[in-house]
Amino acid sequence: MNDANDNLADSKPGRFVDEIVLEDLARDTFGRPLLTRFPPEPNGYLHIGHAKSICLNFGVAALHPDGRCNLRFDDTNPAAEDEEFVEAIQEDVRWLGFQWNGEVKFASDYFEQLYEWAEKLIREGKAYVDSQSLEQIRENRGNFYKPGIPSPDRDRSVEENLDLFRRMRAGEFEEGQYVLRAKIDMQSKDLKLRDPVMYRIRKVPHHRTGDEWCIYPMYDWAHGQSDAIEGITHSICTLEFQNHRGLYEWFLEALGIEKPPKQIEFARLNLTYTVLSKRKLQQLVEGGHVSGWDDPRMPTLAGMRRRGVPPAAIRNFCDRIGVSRKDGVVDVGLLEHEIREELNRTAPRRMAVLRPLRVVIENFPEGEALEVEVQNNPERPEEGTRKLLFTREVFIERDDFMEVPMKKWFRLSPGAEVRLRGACIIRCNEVVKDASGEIVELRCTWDEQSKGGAPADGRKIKGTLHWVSAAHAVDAEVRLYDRLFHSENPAGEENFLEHLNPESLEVIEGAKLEPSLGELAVGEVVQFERLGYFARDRESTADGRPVFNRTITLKDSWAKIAKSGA
RNA sequence: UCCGGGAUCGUCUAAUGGUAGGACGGCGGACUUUGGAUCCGCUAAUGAAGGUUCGAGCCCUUCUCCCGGAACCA
Repeated sequence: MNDANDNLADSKPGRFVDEIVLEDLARDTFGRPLLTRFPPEPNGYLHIGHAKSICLNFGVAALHPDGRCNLRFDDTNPAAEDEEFVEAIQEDVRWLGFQWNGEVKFASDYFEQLYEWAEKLIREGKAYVDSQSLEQIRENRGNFYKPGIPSPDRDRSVEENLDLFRRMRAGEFEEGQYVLRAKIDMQSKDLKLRDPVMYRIRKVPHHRTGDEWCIYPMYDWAHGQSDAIEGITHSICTLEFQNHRGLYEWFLEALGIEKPPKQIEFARLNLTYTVLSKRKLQQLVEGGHVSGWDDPRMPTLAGMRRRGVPPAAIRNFCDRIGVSRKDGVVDVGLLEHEIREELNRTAPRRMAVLRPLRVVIENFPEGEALEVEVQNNPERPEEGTRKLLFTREVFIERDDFMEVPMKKWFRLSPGAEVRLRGACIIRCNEVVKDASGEIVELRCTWDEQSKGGAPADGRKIKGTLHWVSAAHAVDAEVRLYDRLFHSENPAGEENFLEHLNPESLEVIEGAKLEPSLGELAVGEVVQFERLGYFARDRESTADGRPVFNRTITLKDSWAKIAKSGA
């Protein structure tokens, strides 16, 4: 290090948005405090892609003392939206660790103001009621290479427009009969400026305004104006809205809004082995490919929460990937890394055997128990220790025994010695099989001088296994989750559903847990030593067994050795 | 053929005219009562061609490739 700044500039990726904000604040572009907003449409559950936007919007605001971020529901399409999502979204934002400015906002709160502004534009000759059909409007809009053709209604009088628009609101017309359009420029190279639709008639009750309205504003008409009403300074959205910026600015200008909000676009998140489009996620749910929006395999915040992913891991991930205008695909391994990193710091260690193999310690007295003390988290000694009972019969992982060991195999095999974590050293003397040749039990002896796991003579014991006392074990169901897709880019496949990973869920019925896990609270995450991180699920099986979801495995360097050796 | 964006290690991202750096991954090693963690090392990039400059990833020109745009969705 030849420069202390090297450490400061360090590893945190930049956010170009921060620089824009800094500049605007320096020259007081807006004459009001920094205000961003997170504007979900309440028509689905939030996912990891939304988390990027949330972290950005709230994060930018948090960088400045007067900075705030609103939560505003963009609820302008009653046909798609539902109260169910309004609740869920708020819960997800809070869970992620953010607090919005004041009350929750709704675009529907501004319907009246929007309506008045629309009349104002009509009076100024900047909007008109069009009676063309949807098809005609589309046809007359032209295309990338062909200019549009003005609607026959384009020069309707202000009086007639006002009358028609008021009657639209009053419900005198059928859906599709009329729309209100902004009168801009049918020749514009920016197709969004070819007289965009502002209002359509929809005789559908709205989740908040009920039957009060039968005309609803389009996104472009509602969004920028909602920003203006709230005093938003920086309206941060994803790249696909770049094409809307001209229109966003046109409306604000036409209304004479002073110091209008500034729209800034960034690249939305894409993740390998993951789909993030609302429609595809919905297909997964409705097609029964997952158990619901909060299935632990879903990239939804609800799913990740249930899986055991800590919110801090998601926040750190969002910091890590940075924010730019370049669309790319983030390796899901980076998310997994952040999850492991966070959980390694915070998750208490426990022992659990997924696929039990009975081990009988022949020289250990029947009916007796040896009390051993193990650390709750070697990473954080301050979290103390707990007591475990070691007995004559214990379970170890079937995967930890190999009758004919491979090279570099440090675990148990006939004649070999291993340590049972925190307890003692055992040697395998005999393999007991059933009639079909399957191994049913191991007969072992223990080294009485190795209580706690340390050999009295200091000999090296390379393998350490986790174990559970057979007499004290709690039975559990454990759900092992893996990536939902085996295609790196499922969204890019002809039919993404054909690329579902058939092994994304494996249910283990007969897992054996150390006793303390029987009482773990729902949602708590622990490390099953040597296996991975597991969260207690809200579902329990009929017989009252606890259910655990695997959040993520530990890194498994043995898997690599075994693979290369094979 | 139009308009708007974007191109830096395999991936994400810094460097804002002055030594192309970090993270993830991969590879190798040390250590280890989790084959975990930790630590160390290595690997690997400026889309192309010209130009300006003492000096270009950065500025200019041309080209190439990628993404978005022709909803009464957001």
